[in-house]
Amino acid sequence: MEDSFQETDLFKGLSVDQYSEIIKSGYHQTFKPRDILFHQGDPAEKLYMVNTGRLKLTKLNEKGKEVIFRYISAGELTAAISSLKDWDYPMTAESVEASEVTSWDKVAIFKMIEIYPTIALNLLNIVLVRIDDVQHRYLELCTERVEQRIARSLLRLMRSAGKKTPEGIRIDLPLSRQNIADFSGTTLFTVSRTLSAWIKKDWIKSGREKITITNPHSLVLFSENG
Amino acid sequence: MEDSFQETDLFKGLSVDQYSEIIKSGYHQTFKPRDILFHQGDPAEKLYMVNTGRLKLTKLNEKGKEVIFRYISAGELTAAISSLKDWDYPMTAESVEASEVTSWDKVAIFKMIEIYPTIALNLLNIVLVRIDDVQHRYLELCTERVEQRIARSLLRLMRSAGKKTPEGIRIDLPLSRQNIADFSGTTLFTVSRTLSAWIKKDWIKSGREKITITNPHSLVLFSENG
DNA sequence: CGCTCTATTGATAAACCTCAAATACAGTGG
DNA sequence: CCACTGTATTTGAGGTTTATCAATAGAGCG
Repeated sequence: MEDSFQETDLFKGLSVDQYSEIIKSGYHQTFKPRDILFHQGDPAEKLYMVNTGRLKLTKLNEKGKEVIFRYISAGELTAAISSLKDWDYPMTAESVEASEVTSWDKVAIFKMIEIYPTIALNLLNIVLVRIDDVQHRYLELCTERVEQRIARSLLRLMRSAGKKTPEGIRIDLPLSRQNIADFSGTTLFTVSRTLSAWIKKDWIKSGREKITITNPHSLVLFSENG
Repeated sequence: MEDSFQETDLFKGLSVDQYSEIIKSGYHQTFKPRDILFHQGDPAEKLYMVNTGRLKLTKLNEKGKEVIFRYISAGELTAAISSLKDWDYPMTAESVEASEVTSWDKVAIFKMIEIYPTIALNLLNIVLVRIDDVQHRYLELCTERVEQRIARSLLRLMRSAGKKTPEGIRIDLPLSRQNIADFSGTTLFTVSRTLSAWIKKDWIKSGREKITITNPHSLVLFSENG
């Protein structure tokens, strides 16, 4: 489990021993693809950290339309916000592949912070980075056209879940056209058309729920200039 | 200055004396309408709190299109994020009316927190509420049509800057069609057309840069159901 | 092989933006 | 008080973008 240590921000500044101790104190669970960790609207109980695998964080509007906020992987947190404040979960967290997760309840977190105050600062940092990210996305959604946003989405996913392959960088999670649409604020039809065009241009390759970016450079250029 | 005490979250839990002490230790400035407190991209130096007046917080994209994130008024903070982290300001803050502002630099804030640790928690709370707000807005932008978003914008502004008048609730800041557009993710023309329709329906009244909501109930219904 | 879920593609329509032109308004200085 | 100037606003026409709907094809699984 120590191999995810480097990727973890929450416990930055702690020794490996202290880290192991904390991890051991958490509650461990495994999830299969499509398992739900928690539902938007449920009373928040715990803060989760991903050890292996990936989670999809989504929000539904009143009419049931889904928006994907983030995909998170090893070392990343979710429900940090709500678990500390006794709020309801503002989102749904769903496992998209076999995942191992460690969680702590509010009491445990406050105890941790008391012993290692640096954790509170790390937590603040994490939240600050996240707010900056959402604000960026909000700006993009306001000012950019669909195709540009799709490009940005693919690049974002590439950075957070990209695996090098001989053909290019593969996005290493099951990703349907619908998922990309929900992540970009558009429809699956528009995504399908757009990706078809990019396949013709040899920017990407794609099979069912799989995307490989074969020409990241072109995609970056396009994402920045339309 | 004590009259803004009730509205302030950052210093919640402190006595009036402690609060006065802290306010006194800050750096005080006044701004005229259209004055810029700080620019997006400048290195962040201070955390600002509004005493009187209002600020407009905006972000520009690369092509110069402006998006308004929030209008803030007495007791509210800005640059909390960046000032603590030595980041650049991620937004521009502009005074929209005569405003009095208190600010503290990073050193002062950390000193404050050391003396009154509750401030750190309050700060975390403020950031958490804000992230929740941005995420809500993001969801709305993804899933709702323009007119609905305009309705939500007016209601949001009504809640944060509404003044009761015999005619209805007036939004108490200079607010052009362009401003509403930048706040709703649309264009001034669409805003103008939409407001014209609502004026005909007697939901609102409007003069140059002034809006009064005469029928909040209809507007709320519309904002929720389209 | 049949079933289910995903993806493609075309036709159509709706939503919204862009541009142009005219009008209304507030403030300023004579 | 009035004309002048610079914005803000309105409205229409026309075009672009994107969503919607329908039909078909493809992929994976038991």
